[in-house]
Amino acid sequence: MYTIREASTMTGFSLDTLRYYEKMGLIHPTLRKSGGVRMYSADHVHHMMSIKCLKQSGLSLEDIKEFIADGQCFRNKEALDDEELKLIQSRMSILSAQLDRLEEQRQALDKTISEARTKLDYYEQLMHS
Amino acid sequence: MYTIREASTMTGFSLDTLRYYEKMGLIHPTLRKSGGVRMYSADHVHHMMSIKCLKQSGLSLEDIKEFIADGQCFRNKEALDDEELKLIQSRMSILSAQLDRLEEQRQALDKTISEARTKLDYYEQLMHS
DNA sequence: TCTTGACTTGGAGTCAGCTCCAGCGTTTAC
DNA sequence: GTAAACGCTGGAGCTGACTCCAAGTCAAGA
Repeated sequence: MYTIREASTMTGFSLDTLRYYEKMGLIHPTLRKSGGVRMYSADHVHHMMSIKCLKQSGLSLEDIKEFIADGQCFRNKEALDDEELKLIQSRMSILSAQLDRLEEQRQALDKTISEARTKLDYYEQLMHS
Repeated sequence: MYTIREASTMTGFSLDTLRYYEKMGLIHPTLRKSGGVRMYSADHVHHMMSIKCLKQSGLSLEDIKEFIADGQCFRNKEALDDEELKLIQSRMSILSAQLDRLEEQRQALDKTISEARTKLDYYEQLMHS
């Protein structure tokens, strides 16, 4: 188990940011020591790392919340009832919309990276001429 | 030549955003009609499209400003004086720092995309079982 | 027991990036 | 000649994502 400070140094998020993410519903520290002190498990830290990755790929906190909102559900089921079917369909449409946006973003990013390389090459050549 | 409204519909930026980008130093409409009305050339619109792409790849306006701050310089020069050398070196270090960040971001993005696909596949399977 | 240090909360402040608005100036159509 | 449509400016307001702060709780050490 880790304190918020340890989690902070492990993940690179500030103390305030971790508490903020909790308030926003991205992280749920289950245990509290006396005095209400938060304790995080290794799983929590792992989860934070995922959030870090999602953030770095440019998703908003709202998007991240949607993205990670399905850890538990529907495992080992034989049949699905109407409720579950609707839930899955809604999750799928959210996810595929996100996927579309991410792929567009990837195209833009690739273009930007190759442009940056071109510029750098140009300067490189200029220096050694 | 295009009015700001035409440029807006062509690029998808709002009127206010285009004016804001001008104030921030990202766009420089050279001509003004009487009454101070902005006129944009095809080149301007093209430039806006570049900005759009840079934005979509996740750069901040400040980053974009740095990224595009070299359209003109140092073409067809045989020798470079000290001033120019320093300028080029500073541009190179900015660009390569940006490139590093962009490549990190690309890795994160790839990971996120493949995770999204995995999730979608999982739901897909669930539906057809 | 008292102090020190790490943690808590709620709320205010900050910054980027817009977005909206009031009040004004042109141009165009009737 | 006047009303509608479009544009201008300066400044206020808004959202997202933090960041900072004051006042309080708790545990451990001198």
